[in-house]
Amino acid sequence: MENENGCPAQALLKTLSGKFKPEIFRRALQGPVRFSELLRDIDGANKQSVAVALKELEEQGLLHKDIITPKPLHIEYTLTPKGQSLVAIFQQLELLS
Amino acid sequence: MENENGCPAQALLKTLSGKFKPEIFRRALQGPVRFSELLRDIDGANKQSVAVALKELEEQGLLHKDIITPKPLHIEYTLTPKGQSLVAIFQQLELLS
DNA sequence: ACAATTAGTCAGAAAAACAAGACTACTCAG
DNA sequence: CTGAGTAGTCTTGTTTTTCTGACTAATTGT
Repeated sequence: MENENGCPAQALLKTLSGKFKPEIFRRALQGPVRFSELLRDIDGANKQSVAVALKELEEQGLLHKDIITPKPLHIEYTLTPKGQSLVAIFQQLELLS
Repeated sequence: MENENGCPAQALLKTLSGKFKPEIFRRALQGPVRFSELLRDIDGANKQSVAVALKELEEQGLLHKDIITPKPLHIEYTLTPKGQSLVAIFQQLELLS
């Protein structure tokens, strides 16, 4: 349970590890994402995994949870500044692959 | 078993997923790495995982396996050009974390 | 010749990640 | 007040990943 590894990138890599986090992150680039929408739109997604992925992305400071009060009350997850700073790096990764 | 997801970075993310690949990759930046050395030096490492990680990094074209013949015959894994092209990206990741 | 080192493979067990379905709780439209 | 939608949690089971220990096989040191 101790996490003492000397690789700083590993933490970041870990934040986007897992089956759905990269996909959720990518969708968040294009605007706020919502739980039920992700569940419907991502092929093979299930409640548990999406819920955990969202919670972790939030804990890692990449997404921010907004409770939208007016009209039809719902919850939106939007990219934080930290999340946005990752975008440029991912664009480079995409060029490389 | 079909892999048809619209996230190009996900493939790269996957190549460095797993418990030891990022750490092995990072060590390879500083010079050739060897199986038994990784096993000794990486905390918590086990034969199987290190062997699989090396094999996959090699298959993905990030590391190259060299059989060093003279003196004490052994095997070295060195970064390929493709592997080196990832370095710049990782340096940015490290700044971010 | 014998033991150690290097570089693995293989089978099985243990741990972690993922998935399915039932259930909760609140809101909103009719 | 009823039904549908959103946003989950909880429990259980399956699948994937990781770990352990035994084994192989070639080379090198004494």
